[in-house]
Amino acid sequence: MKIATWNVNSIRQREGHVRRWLERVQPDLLLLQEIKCEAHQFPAASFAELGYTAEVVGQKAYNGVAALARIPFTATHRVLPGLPADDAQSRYIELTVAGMTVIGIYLPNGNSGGETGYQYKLAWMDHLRARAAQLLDRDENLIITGDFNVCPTDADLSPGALPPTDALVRPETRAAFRALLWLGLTDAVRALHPTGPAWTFWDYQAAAWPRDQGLRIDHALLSPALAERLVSATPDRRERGEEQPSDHVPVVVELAG
DNA sequence: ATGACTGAGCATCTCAGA
Repeated sequence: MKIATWNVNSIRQREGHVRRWLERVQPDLLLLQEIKCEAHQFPAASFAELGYTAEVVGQKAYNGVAALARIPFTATHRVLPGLPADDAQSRYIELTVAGMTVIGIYLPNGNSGGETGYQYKLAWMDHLRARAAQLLDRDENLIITGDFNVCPTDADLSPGALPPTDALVRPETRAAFRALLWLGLTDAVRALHPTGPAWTFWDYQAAAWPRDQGLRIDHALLSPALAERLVSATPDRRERGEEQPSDHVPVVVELAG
């Protein structure tokens, strides 16, 4: 079972990239973030040609998440439980697939909108923790994956890449991420690569890619039974070197069985 | 060496991203 996450920074700009990547990597399930379009603009037919069914939670211009799967699945939630049902930001998708609950997220960045914007990020993280706790209490197999917009530790950003006041590294942000982990979730990439860089994002600016100045902000968190099945978890750096790439690369998690 | 990104949208600039 191969499950991946990828912030594509516009699916309309990256349709070809995603198609080529699906053919090369052959994941069973791919969660997408920042599709930056409404559902009717999502190139679902293009991915159907490759055997993937799409579920899209879109909006105009910003945000937007989706799932592509070549195995049967059901979308159960399109808004993070705890937020108003009419919340304007499309950042959450929850699926039932292969005996698992899979949550795909595009967690708010938190650097725009001043203190209000940052508080929205923290509230979002608190609702996510509550949802995860609820599912774990039911003993469900759970994976939460996506763009968390969190560098969990200082090992997860290149030195000087962000000021300590940045919403991706602020102490409250990291505390909220740890609260998620303390529910009993396993950070898949760090479980297998405990030290050293494992960047998933390189800024378009300041030659971040050629200098390999990145961040680790795209994650996959596994419930205990799924962590027992963990085989590999790796950012696919190769994608950042393609023409007109996203600023994020896919993270691929392989589970036994 | 005095450099400088990308995408969307009621667009030739602004907002957001991280």
